[in-house]
Amino acid sequence: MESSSDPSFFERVWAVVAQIPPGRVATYGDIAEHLGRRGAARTVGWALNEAVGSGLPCHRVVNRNGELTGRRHFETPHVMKERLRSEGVEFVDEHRVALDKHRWTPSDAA
DNA sequence: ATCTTGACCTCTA
DNA sequence: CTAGAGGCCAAGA
Repeated sequence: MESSSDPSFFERVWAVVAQIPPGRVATYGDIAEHLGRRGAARTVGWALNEAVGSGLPCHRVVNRNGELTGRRHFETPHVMKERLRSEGVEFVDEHRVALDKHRWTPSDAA
């Protein structure tokens, strides 16, 4: 097993995303910054790309604008919106969530 | 080590 | 709003 394995950046991202509670949204920058990599926001997104199909709530991860940048990677944008709405997330635009109301950060996790 | 790619962020025009 | 450019970082070939 793993006594002191080296969790790649990807696994750290997945771990954080997996901790995002329903009705909350996290941003790439916040996750990257929490991992100690401030400019690694793109790498975070890349990790999510691999996370598709891994059971990770990638739809809860949005950019600084609260916009679902990866809507083209999930499925249909429509499904995305409904899914987030189903969790209690409000939208301020067609593809924009109310970050001010549902902003979640790794530090918010227990 | 080098080059490319990637679901970003920010600025400027 | 769109378009172009720069910066930051990590993984893969």
